[in-house]
Amino acid sequence: MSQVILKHVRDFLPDHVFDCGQAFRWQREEDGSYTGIVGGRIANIRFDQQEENTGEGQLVLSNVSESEFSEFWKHYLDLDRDYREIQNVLAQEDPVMKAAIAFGRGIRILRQDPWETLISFLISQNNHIPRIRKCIETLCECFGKPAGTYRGRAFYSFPEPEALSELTAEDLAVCRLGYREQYLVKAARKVLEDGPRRLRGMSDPEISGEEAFSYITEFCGVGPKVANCILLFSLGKYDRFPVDVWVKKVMKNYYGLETPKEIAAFAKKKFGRYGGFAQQYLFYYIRESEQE
DNA sequence: TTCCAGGTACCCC
DNA sequence: GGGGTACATGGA
Repeated sequence: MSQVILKHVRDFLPDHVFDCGQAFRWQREEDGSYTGIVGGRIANIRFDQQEENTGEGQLVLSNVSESEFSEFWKHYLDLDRDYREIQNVLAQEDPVMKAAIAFGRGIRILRQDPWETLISFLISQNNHIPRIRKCIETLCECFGKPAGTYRGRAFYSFPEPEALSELTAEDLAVCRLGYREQYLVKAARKVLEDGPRRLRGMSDPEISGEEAFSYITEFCGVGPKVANCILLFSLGKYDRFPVDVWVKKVMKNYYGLETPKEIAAFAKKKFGRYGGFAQQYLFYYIRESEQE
């Protein structure tokens, strides 16, 4: 079994990275590692903390070759980014962020595939996280391709636009998507009509967050919240600040902000280009602290 | 049973 | 442009 070991890794805790609501296909193993499939590649990821003070440790990627790591996983896991720097800037003169970061310091924003993120967050609306995961797994089992087995389990790739574009309501009924099922088929058709490169191209740094936002919200079923998640989690627009029920709650409880307008203005002013990271720390903070 | 979830489309004014 | 409401589903 191929394996890649990275020493002296900081700010990477699998529980924080894979269970902070940004990705839905990583499964926690009994040993605390996570197994997932991304772009048809199956990997298991573990972190062994070695230094108490700095939180430094080694990251172990199993079922991953050196070339797969350097060509794919390194980028996906955002390993080149200095999260300590981001934390320092955000925590400055903000006791709330300071607490949130202390709580979720191992968070990283994964660089996910735009198509998969679009579909996943279409499913996420007005839905519970465990159900979102279930819907997505069924979708992959039924319409993705077999990608092999790991630890005795079969894995399936995320279905391509072509596979979803021709499905009927009857085909999709097994996924229990409810009223969201039409959004998936429409999205698949739009991606094919526009050319798949159009969506992917939104990750170009030359394209502003506003421009990408206006394109992504053309998809039926994509409003401001879902659009900002797609921008943040798959298109590299790190200043976006998605506001959902949890973020609303944290902004009201800790900052006294009520309306979406107030929240957006505050996030822009206070968190700026690191808005997306701030949002992830706050989301994880409020959600974990309320899940008794 | 009723409430709720990483909200949005649609309608009304 | 703001303010309601329906929407499928299943877990708590």
